[in-house]
Amino acid sequence: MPASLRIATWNINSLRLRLTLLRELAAALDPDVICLQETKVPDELFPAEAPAALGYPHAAWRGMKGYNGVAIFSRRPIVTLETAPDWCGKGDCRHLAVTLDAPGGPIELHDFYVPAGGDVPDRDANPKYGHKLDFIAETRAWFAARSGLARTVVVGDLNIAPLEFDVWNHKQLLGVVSHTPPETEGLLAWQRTGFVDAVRHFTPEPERLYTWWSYRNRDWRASDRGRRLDHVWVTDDLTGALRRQRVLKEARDWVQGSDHVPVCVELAL
DNA sequence: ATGGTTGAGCGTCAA
Repeated sequence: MPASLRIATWNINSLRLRLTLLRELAAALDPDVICLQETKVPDELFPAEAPAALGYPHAAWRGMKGYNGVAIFSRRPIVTLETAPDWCGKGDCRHLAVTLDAPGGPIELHDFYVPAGGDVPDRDANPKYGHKLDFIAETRAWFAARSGLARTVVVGDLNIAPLEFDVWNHKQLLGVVSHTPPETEGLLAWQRTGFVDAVRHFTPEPERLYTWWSYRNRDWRASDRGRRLDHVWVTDDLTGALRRQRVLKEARDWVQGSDHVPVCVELAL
């Protein structure tokens, strides 16, 4: 009798500011694991008692001052993995990997916050764009070199909407950072190192699916200029265990909410 | 052509 495991991911855009919204996330999705990005809190200021108070006694975090930062809250025991490289040698707190004590055996879980890449899609004019492309090339190569990759889950704000129906206007966004061909091709090449897009597994194109709507719109729902930047991937061996996905669109209306909404995938293990 | 908004933390920078 397989047991369910729900893994949620959310770009919280400041953990300290939106700590109370995690209660709403937990109530809405009842996840076993919550992976966060853009926590924007240095480790020494992390509210260490918060995960357990929410019902997640096992937690890990990697943060810095002002920007970036990732964290994992879990109901099940986790062990932080230190085997991954410091991507692009920047030490910028964009990745946290753990071994998760899951039904049927451990799962390797990776929480990523891929660089946003700035505004100009040209690596010479804009080093942030080059950093983004280099980052996903490194992650791709690292996973490609892992022989026997299995029971592994990659989640996070990957800051790329890879498919035509992951954006509100494909043609218009081909020149906009997050949907340019070098980014989408790079992300899909990373995915092809052994992963299935667990969300599109249930909701294939041409259905449109977004997880982020800019703050810079008067009415995000009316204009609906969204992009699918947040992802859950599982290795091929877990495809048969996939049960459902949820994109918690209502979270975009939470009081003082993030510009990203949580995404959750349920597995039967 | 550019604006529009938000967060960290106090300058603007990053998104």
